[in-house]
Amino acid sequence: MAAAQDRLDSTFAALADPTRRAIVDRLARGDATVNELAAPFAMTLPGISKHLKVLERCGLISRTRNAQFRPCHLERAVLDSAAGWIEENRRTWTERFDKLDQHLRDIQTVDPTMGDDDE
Amino acid sequence: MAAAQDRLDSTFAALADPTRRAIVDRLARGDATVNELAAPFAMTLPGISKHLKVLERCGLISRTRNAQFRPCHLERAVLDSAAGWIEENRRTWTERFDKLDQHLRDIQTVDPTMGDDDE
DNA sequence: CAGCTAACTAACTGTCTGGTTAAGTAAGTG
DNA sequence: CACTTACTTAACCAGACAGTTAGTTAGCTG
Repeated sequence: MAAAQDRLDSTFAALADPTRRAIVDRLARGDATVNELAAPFAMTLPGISKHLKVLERCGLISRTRNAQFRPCHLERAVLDSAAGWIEENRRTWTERFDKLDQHLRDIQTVDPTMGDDDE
Repeated sequence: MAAAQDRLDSTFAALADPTRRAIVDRLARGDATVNELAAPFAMTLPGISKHLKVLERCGLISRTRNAQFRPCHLERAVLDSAAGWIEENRRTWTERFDKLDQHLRDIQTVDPTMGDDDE
């Protein structure tokens, strides 16, 4: 449980940086080396290296070794789990709306302690 | 362009915190006041208030005023845009696989500058 | 071998973050 | 009116983070 939480923590945190999202975006189009990934950015290589480490730590990418190159590979599963969390949330939200919309409208102006859910 | 980027930045950053995800989760089940949201957590109220401000700044929640209560409301649209980014990425990834899988296998042992990942 | 390239680690810096306590605002209630 | 409730703002602190430069490791090449 806590592990899954941590994984989500680090995944969303990883995706919170535009440089890292761009890297993920790039890798979705195919594996790439560190230098190739660094090229589009006005940033030193160690900076990119750090970003890659962040992406690697949450499992979003994996790195193999090919001579002195370290090709980076996007791992879709972790991306899926992030999307999955949002999706699940959305499902709850939709269900709630299906079931409670009318009720909420009804009590909205009546109950001063709040609106609806107290359980 | 940059604005959309910033929005994604702050949205993913907001979702990177387990407390904030729990709050979003809770709000998916219905609006709630600050005290109600704070109840499950071993945290002082100002702490929760800060989290709510983070969620509000990226547009994930909105707050109205009902007497001295500030009911929080989840805004689905921003959540959708985060899911949308991932979804788009996934689409690229899938397309790439459809189109390039064969090709990549082909050049894999030929081009030393990149070389995919050897297996 | 020397020397180049790819990439990493180490150490440092300024900034952002998550949490706290203490004090302040706004609205309902005796 | 004073008092309580609901919540916010301010000030502060420890730790994480994005980025840098400088130096290091690993592997290819002449």
